[in-house]
Amino acid sequence: SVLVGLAFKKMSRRKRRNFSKQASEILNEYFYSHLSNPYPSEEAKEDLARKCSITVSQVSNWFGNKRIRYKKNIGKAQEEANLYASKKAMKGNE
Amino acid sequence: MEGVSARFHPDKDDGDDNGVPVGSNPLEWTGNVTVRKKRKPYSKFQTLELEKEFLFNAYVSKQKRWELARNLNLTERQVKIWFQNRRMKNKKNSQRQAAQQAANNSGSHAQDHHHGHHQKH
DNA sequence: GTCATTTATCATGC
DNA sequence: GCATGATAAATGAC
Repeated sequence: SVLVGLAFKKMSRRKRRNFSKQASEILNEYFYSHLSNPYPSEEAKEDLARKCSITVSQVSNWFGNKRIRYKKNIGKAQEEANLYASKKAMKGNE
Repeated sequence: MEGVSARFHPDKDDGDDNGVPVGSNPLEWTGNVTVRKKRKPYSKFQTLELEKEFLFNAYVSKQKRWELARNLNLTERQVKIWFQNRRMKNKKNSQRQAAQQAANNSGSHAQDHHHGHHQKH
């Protein structure tokens, strides 16, 4: 019944700012600790977004880019990143 | 030829579980390449004509779809998908605006930003 | 139909 | 000069 988004269209300027260092850290930790299934649920996305101070869309973008770019590198420095986060991912064990 | 069948479901295993018990598959999600057409950006003309039609109505009829496809050298499938993606884009933009306005109202307010971006067609 | 996603391309940061 | 975030085509699930 009501329409709103239909009178503007001049916003397409694609500006981009890098995420904070710790935000990338949080995202990478989640990614590598869920390497077997790096598909966070909507709830998990909201949680990550909150912790990283970004939007859920940005979280989705990050995981989308991360997945495709990880695939293209299997067998590279990615293994090293794997080790790095695998340890940190270890929940309070031992 | 898009009849190539393939499927994948990222398994909605949410929460925080991930142990993936028993001899699970390491990187199962990496191996699932559906043969798809290479993404090809549309020309300025094609995009403009599509957007023009989108202003009239976000949903295009079969007839219109056929006409657009013919005039723009696109398949009906491409036209259909273009409108779908465009609706999603519109929705996303609407949500973004709402979110920003909400942030301005209940947020710490003050200061109005000037974008001052001039545009020339 | 919507909608998460894959993939390539784009625009920017540094 | 690539790394990185956002967007544009294209697919598939539902």
